[in-house]
Amino acid sequence: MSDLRTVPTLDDVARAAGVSTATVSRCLNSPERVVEQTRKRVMSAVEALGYTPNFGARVMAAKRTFTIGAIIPTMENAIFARGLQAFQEELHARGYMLLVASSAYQPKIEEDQIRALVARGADGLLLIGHDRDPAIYDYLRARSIPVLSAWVYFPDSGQPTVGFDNRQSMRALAQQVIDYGHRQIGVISGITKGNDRAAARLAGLRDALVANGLDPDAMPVIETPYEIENGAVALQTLMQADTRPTVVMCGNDVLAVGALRGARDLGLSVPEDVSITGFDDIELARIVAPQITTVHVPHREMGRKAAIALIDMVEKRGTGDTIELKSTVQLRDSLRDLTC
Amino acid sequence: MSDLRTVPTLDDVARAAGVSTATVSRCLNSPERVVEQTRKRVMSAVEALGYTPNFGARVMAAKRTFTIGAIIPTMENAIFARGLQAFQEELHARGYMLLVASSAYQPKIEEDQIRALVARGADGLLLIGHDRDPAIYDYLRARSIPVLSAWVYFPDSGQPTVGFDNRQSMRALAQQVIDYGHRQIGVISGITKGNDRAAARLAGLRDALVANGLDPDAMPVIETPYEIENGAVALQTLMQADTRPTVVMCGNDVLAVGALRGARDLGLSVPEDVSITGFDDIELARIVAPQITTVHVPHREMGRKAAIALIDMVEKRGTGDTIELKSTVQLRDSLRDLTC
DNA sequence: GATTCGAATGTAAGCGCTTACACTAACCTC
DNA sequence: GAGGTTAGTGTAAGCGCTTACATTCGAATC
Repeated sequence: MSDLRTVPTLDDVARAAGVSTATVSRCLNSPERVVEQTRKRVMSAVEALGYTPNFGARVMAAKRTFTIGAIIPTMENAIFARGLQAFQEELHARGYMLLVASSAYQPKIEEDQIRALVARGADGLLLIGHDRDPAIYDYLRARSIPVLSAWVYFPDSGQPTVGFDNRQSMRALAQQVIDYGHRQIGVISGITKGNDRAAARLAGLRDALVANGLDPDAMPVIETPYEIENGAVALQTLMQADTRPTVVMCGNDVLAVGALRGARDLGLSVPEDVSITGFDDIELARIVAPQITTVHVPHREMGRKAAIALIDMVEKRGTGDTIELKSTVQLRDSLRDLTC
Repeated sequence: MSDLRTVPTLDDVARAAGVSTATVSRCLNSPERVVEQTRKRVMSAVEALGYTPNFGARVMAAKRTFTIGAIIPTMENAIFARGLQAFQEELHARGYMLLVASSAYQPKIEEDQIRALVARGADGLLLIGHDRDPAIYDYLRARSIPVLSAWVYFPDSGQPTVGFDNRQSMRALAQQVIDYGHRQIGVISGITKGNDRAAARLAGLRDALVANGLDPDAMPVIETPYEIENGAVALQTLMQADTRPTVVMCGNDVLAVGALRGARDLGLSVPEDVSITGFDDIELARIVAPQITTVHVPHREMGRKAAIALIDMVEKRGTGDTIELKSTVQLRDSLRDLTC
């Protein structure tokens, strides 16, 4: 067992079972087309030799791999973890395998990863967000690789998306904040360049201000990568301004948790001295004290639906419709109601 | 650009450039063997046609993919995130690509993933932990796929490992706990079946008790999957016993954070009413209040060294030595010194 | 100027698999 | 029982690439 010198091929199995390679292939891929007796013989040869199909060859000949690729911006924090896990579970249940790569929020790397995944035979791709170089969409179309953009809802994009409306969601949260009497709003946003979700959230925030007769240009905004530490630093910067914000709204929960720590380091208490809000409702938001007011996103549902939709596209059952999921404002202790 | 009907092949490029396929192939793989003038001609044909090599074919013919596969038990929490990120960064810097799959802590799924990754042409594999069916190691050996086991240090295993000694590390932490005067120790462990790290940590805990003349069998142990919620539930169970533990030691930080919340829900304050310890020192451990006493693990260093070692193995430079990293006890507020 | 040599390129044989098509029996149908 | 089906299997043509080996040709050598 432990000194196999060489890997068995279809040919070896065929020879061992006394049939043609075609029959072996059929046994593996469409067993119902082979009579039971033959199949048994073949299968025991497969077993005996410890045969496993060579994937490269298979891909080349059949052009199907039952592999789905996903490229997420980061693995470092949990933003995508839950959704991706659900995505993977659903894929697994349907006989597909998931391959993940991460792009570190860099479009160039993402492109590399897309090509790499396609080259490795991915039948379909899950990408996060929607904005990217049109050339990459052409590339995928030329190869008939279905792509689904998740974490965004963007019905008119021409690309299927599954997710929620980042802009509306943030607007709703901001409306709540304003209804609570906050007028001095500070913002810690993710980097908006090359990140349509971050940009949409920021835009939603501005929408809310405008709708309430506030001046969006007067609002201090710090853009910084999604890392806890950055949130802490940014909060301290915001609190050093002449007119201190009464609330700091963050582009996601990671930044919000950082902001919370930043406040604590400054000796400020939340929400008494300053309120903080997040976005995503990842586990972190409920672990810290005070728990963070945020926008709840149905991560698992999104992952599951993405898997179903993408497989439909791959198997040519679906045309790749856009699916909208509903997010909800999740009120918790980190946001103070100033009207009380 | 957007209506390419078909994907260009090597042949197309060769025809366009007026050279043979061999020359095109050489341009791509060992440019120094082609004279400059020809190379330029070929390259502009490549550019013009938007050619990208077909991976399946390449794998089949060359048997090299510059792809490394990694299988981690879970993506849901951050235990492996940081290390994996560093692993990926190092791979990327050296021209390799990372493909990740997750096994949900199930050996059967892990085996599937291993086969899938190998089939997809992975040049090498990073696995977490060391214990698994010997047949799978045979399978990999037969295909000459180097494997590196990470997150463990296990010099006599015959397999290269890069990581730290889970048993010793936990023993050191437990020693500290005992030195602080704790005698009633409750334990929330990960599931030890099929998880050598969890088992080793628990064993290390027992070692410390024995070394200090305490009875390890008297120690209440709850095994539960690594999820925050489970930590909370387990803590409540432990605190309902007749003799309440003065400290609850957890198999990792995720459980510890859960335990912390469980304590809070019970109206207990940490560390006054009960101390809590974790393991791994993920970001979470410093975010919660009180911050958690834990075992610090050099995640990024581990990821980076794993990448270097694995590439060495793939490129036949290294024999796959075992690399030990040092963990350190990280004292924080969640552990109370009873001797003061 | 004939010979040698080596660098640049071409030729063609696989790599391991799938599948269209061809073939062979066995079984119906009238 | 001739002709027509049909189910089961075999034959062989690729899939797109790499690379050992063959060929060519200009420069160097004597």
